[in-house]
Amino acid sequence: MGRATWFDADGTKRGGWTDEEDQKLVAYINEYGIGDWRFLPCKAGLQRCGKSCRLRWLNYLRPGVKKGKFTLEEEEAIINFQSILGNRWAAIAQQMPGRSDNDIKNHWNSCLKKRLERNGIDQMTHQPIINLAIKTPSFNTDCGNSSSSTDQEHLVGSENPKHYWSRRRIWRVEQGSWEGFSR
DNA sequence: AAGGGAGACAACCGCTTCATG
DNA sequence: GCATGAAGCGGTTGTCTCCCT
Repeated sequence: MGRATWFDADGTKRGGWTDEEDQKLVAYINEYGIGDWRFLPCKAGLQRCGKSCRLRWLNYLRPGVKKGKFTLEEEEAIINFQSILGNRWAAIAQQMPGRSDNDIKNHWNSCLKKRLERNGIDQMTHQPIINLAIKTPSFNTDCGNSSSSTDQEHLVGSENPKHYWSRRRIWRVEQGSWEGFSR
């Protein structure tokens, strides 16, 4: 699995990691700690960029990272947290020790999202999918008020990047972090 | 047995946040 | 208060494996 290996113009190695590279990274971090990701690759004897090392460590090599299939309980937890937190995978990962945000995000995008859709559940709202055609004035006006204009505005607003960022700030406040507002 | 689709996983890209000068 | 660069994060893509036809 993973990607083919290649080199950037500046000699930085890209693509899949080898066992040897993994061992170098783990050995270095075990001895010196993480410190500055910029200089870590050079000090550890790796031809990688710091960003790549960080990703590899957090998602794969970090102690306690659980690999393998998600249990039913974990899948239910992901769906549950996603309905509350949205696509804030890092926040969801904090609630699920042992799973990386990348792992959770991958599982959601490749499996859970499609499963919800197959079951007729909207993956954004986690509500049964309502045929948007019923919103047209000429069709079935007595089908309840669950698709009111207010709901529509909310949905559109949720997809608006500006609203999304404000939701992120709200989440930080919920986490007890006020830094985002003090600047 | 071959091939195509779906699932799973690893990693990159680009944007935002945050710390620092 | 502003500029800059590193870190963090989410979206997306690439590749492999498995399973079904």
